[in-house]
Amino acid sequence: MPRDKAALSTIPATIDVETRVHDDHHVSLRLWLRLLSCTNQIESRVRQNLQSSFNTTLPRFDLMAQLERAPQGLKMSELSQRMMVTGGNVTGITDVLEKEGLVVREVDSADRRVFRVKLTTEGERQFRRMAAEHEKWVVDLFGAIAPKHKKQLMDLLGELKECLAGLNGT
Amino acid sequence: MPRDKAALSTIPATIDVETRVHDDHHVSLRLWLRLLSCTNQIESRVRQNLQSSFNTTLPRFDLMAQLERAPQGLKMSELSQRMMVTGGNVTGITDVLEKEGLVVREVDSADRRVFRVKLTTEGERQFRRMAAEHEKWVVDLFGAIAPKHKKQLMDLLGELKECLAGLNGT
DNA sequence: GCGTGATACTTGACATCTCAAGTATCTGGA
DNA sequence: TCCAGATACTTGAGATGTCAAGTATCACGC
Repeated sequence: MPRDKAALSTIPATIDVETRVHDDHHVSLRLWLRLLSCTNQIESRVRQNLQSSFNTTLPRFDLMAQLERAPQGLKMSELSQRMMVTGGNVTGITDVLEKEGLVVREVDSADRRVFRVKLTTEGERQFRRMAAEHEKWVVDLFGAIAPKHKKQLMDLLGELKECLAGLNGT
Repeated sequence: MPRDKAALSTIPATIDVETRVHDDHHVSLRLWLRLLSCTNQIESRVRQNLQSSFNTTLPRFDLMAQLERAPQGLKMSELSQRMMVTGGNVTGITDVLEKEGLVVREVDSADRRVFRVKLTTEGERQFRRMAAEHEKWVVDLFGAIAPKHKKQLMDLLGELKECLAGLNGT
């Protein structure tokens, strides 16, 4: 993969989404845009690394990661929930991975509507190789943050997550 | 827009991406996945609201938001930077908005390679209507977070953003 | 048994998005 | 002047993503 050429169409991250905000805007809006900005930057880097190092994509990696944690396999609907994408999307990604021999759909004898998706041996092998690199990238990206600050971030984001979940039933 | 039917294909957010992590995984990895989880949830809600309330999409709203802050107009490349997407993408979204009469491409007399994209009067009118609602949604989503915690989050995310920017030149 | 509704998954239309190649224009020297 | 490299934008292929409708199966009450 030609990294030099790719860099030409890559997004320069000098000025970003957050510049849209004026100081007089609401704190929540500023916070949201900053959150989005951070996530986008990290996600973009991880995606580029997956592409250049393993010629794969984030959603494919994500699906395999979910399966790696579930040796008994996962239903399509469970994958959909965990990946936070719609079912139709999971169908497409699973199709590709199945065609590449990295996952299999096994029919559930108890309920013939259900597929249990599992990693193949080859899929497992490939995922482990990728996961090790992936963790390194992420550790590097957060490397300059003090451990104490990481914990604070974890806690605050945990609180946010709780709030968001709480708004679900309403 | 039939909200009831739409809900059927909507993502149930009970178990999410973060469940992939075991306790023995690296703190940075857990932090990253939690960050991603929060952002995805908020983004998903905002997108759904934009769709059901204004029949528009997040990227369209984002492009207009950038323009609203720049009355003199923005070059395609500037839009690309600020929206953190590639140039080809901006071309497509601008095409649609131009066709709908919400933005215009004006040729730059000083450099004929450049387009200055501006909001039309109608575009400005529509955006203001959407922006007011949008801010309400975001304020509601963060409503249950204490102001003090919001400030802490802002600061910590600011630190993270600095770190990420610092890794750019390397 | 037999419908009726719920559930699991797939499909197709459409909108983003990236990447890399293509076109047009500008800029700075030989 | 003229051309080689940079810059601005567009294009086209391919991957993701949503939504809503379609198909198959299950579950439950009659």
